[in-house]
Amino acid sequence: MTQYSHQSLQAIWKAVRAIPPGQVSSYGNVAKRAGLPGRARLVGHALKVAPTELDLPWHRVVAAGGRIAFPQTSRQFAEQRRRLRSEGVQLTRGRVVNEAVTMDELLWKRR
DNA sequence: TGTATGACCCTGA
DNA sequence: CTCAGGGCCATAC
Repeated sequence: MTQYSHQSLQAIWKAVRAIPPGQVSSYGNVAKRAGLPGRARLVGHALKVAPTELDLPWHRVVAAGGRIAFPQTSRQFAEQRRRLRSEGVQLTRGRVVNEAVTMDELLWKRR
């Protein structure tokens, strides 16, 4: 573990913490806001290894186009969907409904 | 020291 | 909608 990668994880966790309740952001977007453009995969990794004590709002991070990144059959899929709905985020077929989300420019850029 | 695998993304066909 | 292909790179084996 290098000092550098450690700093990257910190930056990512900070960016995730900055997502307001009721809003979602994508892996790629979080990477950008953490100053790590193009490193969406690292965001997934960062969430996976995040200490539980941080209590991050990981459920607000979704894949491109608003899709939940977990398999629909997984426990985590159900948990993420439950958490998002409890914050008022509408979902259909494992996908966030755009109107329910406060605009997040890059995530919804594709008309 | 290589290869494989991911809580990913994007473009093009 | 699906599929392929290229980018990304920390970890696991």
